Amino acid sequence: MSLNNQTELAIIEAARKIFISKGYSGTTMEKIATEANVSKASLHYYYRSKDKLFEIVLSEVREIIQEKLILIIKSEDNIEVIIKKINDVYVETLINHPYLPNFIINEISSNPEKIVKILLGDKLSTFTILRMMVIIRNKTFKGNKDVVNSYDLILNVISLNVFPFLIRPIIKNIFKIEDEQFNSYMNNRKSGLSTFLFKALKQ
Amino acid sequence: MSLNNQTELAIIEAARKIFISKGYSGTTMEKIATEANVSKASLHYYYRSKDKLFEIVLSEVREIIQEKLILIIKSEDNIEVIIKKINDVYVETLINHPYLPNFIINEISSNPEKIVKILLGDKLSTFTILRMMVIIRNKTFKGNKDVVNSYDLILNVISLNVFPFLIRPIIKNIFKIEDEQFNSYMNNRKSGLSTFLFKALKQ
DNA sequence: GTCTATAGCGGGATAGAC
DNA sequence: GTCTATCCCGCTATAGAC
Repeated sequence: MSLNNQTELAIIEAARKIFISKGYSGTTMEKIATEANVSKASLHYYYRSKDKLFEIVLSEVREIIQEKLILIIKSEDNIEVIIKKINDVYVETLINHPYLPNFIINEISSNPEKIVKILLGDKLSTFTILRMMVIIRNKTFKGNKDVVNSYDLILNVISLNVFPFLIRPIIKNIFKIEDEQFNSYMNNRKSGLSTFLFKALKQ
Repeated sequence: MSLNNQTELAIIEAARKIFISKGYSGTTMEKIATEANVSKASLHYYYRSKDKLFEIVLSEVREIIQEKLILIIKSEDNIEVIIKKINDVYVETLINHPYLPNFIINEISSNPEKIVKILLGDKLSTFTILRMMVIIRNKTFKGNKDVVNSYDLILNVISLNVFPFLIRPIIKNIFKIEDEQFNSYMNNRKSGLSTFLFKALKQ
């Protein structure tokens, strides 16, 4: 068995697509096989079990998010620019991967220990890095040290960016809009969100 | 068949408990039957199908949330007091019903049309009421009309309150804390959150 | 009304031919 | 390597005794 052959790749691509849109229990080996144009037996041949396949997909997801955030954090920008960039990256990533947040939240609640371990990784986690960075940045941002602590700040930024995508069907229903308009709304919201956050940070 | 007899109630209570903690697909009729101390056949006798049972539980959930929010909105308080009360109600409700947010988000993503219809109801929805109220309140709140519009304000308040509960396993892992400490953290966060929101609202 | 037994099906996994 | 056929379990739902 050679690594990265056509069949292997087709299976992973199909698995990614279906796991992320349907969740673990909504996904069947049959559906993945059909999507990849192979038989169910091939799935087991290459990846042994549904669980194993799922773990690979979930790890990929972690990498997508981790890479983008680390890029921002490594920059030498001040806290305001960093927040603005985080808003941009979240909205962009979530518009391109609309099912990601629901996928992660669903899996977190159905199997917390396993999912948290895969998402946060064994080494230095995305969240730990983010946290450390904001502590450092905070020191150079005048007067806000006692107003919002850095843990809360990160939690607030992520909450404000991710939650609307989680309840997208509700938002679409209330405003009677479609996906395209929802995406525009989220894009337009970015600048207001940055302003909102900056003001909250000021003494 | 008389309404509200013992068996009927036991089944609904068991169904509520298991559906909310395990989600639709994580729940089996067997588990509900065991929890209620009756046979599977009785479940079907009273409620015909798993789907029917689920719809009843979901409608109950909507009522819990709706009641609390309407109470707040009906009051004559100004926008700052209303926001403070909403923060209080959300944190209190979510501490008492820890699985509620995950349950709703899970079901939204697995069957959006159906869930949104049940959650928002056929008549005047919770969200519509909230929205209208904030529009009115905004008019009496000096100078913030162009800063944050009322839709965004509501979305922000709900995001900031609900999202941390959704990622509780991650937060617990990062801070190495247990449920009790998580609840304290969310309780302590309330006042900071109100301050955060007020400042963002000021011109 | 409540139970036991079972029908019927969908899904993960494997055996074995090619 | 890839397929078809099949095993076997778990689940919803129903039949029928009491």
